[in-house]
Amino acid sequence: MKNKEIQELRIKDYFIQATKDILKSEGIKAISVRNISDKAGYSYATLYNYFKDVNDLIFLCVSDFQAECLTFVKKQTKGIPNGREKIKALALSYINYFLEYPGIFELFYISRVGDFNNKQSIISLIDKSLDSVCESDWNYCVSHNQIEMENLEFFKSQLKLSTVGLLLFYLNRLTPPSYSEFISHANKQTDDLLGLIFGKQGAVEDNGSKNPQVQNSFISINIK
Amino acid sequence: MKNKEIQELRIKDYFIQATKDILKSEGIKAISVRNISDKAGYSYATLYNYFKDVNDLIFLCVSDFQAECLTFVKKQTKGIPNGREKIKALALSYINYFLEYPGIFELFYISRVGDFNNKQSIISLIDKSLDSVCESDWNYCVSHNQIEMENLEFFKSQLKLSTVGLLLFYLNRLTPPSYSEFISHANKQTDDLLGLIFGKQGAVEDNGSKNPQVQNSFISINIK
DNA sequence: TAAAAATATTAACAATGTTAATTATATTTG
DNA sequence: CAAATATAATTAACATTGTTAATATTTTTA
Repeated sequence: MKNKEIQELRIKDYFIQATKDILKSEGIKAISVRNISDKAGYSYATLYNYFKDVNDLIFLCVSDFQAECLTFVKKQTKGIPNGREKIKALALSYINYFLEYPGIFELFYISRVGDFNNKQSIISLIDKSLDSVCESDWNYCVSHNQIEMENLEFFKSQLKLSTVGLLLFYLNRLTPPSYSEFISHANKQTDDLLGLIFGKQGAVEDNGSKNPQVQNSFISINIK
Repeated sequence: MKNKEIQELRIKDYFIQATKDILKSEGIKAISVRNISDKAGYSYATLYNYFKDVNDLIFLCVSDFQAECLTFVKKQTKGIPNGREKIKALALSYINYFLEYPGIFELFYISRVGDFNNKQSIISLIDKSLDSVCESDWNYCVSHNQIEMENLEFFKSQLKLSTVGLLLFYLNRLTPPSYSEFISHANKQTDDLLGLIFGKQGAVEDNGSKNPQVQNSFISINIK
């Protein structure tokens, strides 16, 4: 009975891959049972032999995307020294990831996908998404006495709300109305927040070229 | 030709009222052309004689709700002295409004409703929604030298991102997973943020009863 | 190879937004 | 007031959606 399981997992994966492809390229609006099944090479009803419904399937993509996001961000911020600058770079790079794949932002934060009854682990993954990206650097800052341990949870939460909020307003409401305005706003907002958090100690001047790597990374990405 | 216009406006309003009713009671998921038209007392196709499409109609509700929200918040925070405490109360009451009407939060911040081509004024209204609620108190704080003018835009933006972010995670992802946890988190997060913004000057102790009016207002509202 | 089990597909349903064709109503004109 | 016209409202129809039930096909087992 081992072959059965392997084959079943393989077929499930065809559907998952198809779903991921559509989410990354066209977003949730393009997701449909027939569309997914077409790409997977099966008839539409076959999907129901492997998944409870389409929401089930969609949620299975989250952990893959989170892993991909982590890789993306680590690569883009490689070489930046630990601490405040690194955290800023990580947050901005995190934003970059979702600018490149707005459909994944929808999946993580926007889409109301069925009921969340037995999806608690996925919900939790999403909630900790940015934290897990920044974790080691927050710890670095605490152990180097740059921030106080007792404030850590508040700081993490605030950075999360700010980062996701920025994306929400831009991707969902086109505020600010242009890409360049958004980039500049996200930069300033994140920098100012970290300035507040780190109490100006170790602050860098606001001359717009303080973080060339991340600045560049922003420029190198174009969204439609 | 004046009667024509009056009558047309009246009928349009039947549809708008029906749409508002559904949004407030059942949320966007319950919105449909046939549902709206039923409630308005017309056949489904009649809607298209008065509105380009259903998105057009939905967007027309935004300004009404914003006005209602403002009234709600002002009433709930009446008597709280100007300044930091008032701003906290306003933000928490703003949260209260959307806890009571999750469908309106969806409309304001979540729903991707058609293209935003000629909807710029509504987008802008949404963007300034919380600012307009807090405007006079921010000004009060600046004129009383509690915060610096040059930081004002950053502070406003941060409070907006934090407040909307809190609602997004709770209403959309059930994080934190219970109402009471959310209330306590929203309270602490908002208070801590304002602590950071106001640089601890005029801070109140974190004993959980510092703001009885707003605390009460939270308790008095129950969401399903 | 034939019967049984597992898997995949087509047919069908109800609900959706939207348009075209048709009917009912109101308004203008003789 | 009656006939012609313009306006408004409704029904019919279509394409698309998620999902289930009824079939058809393939694979496994005896």
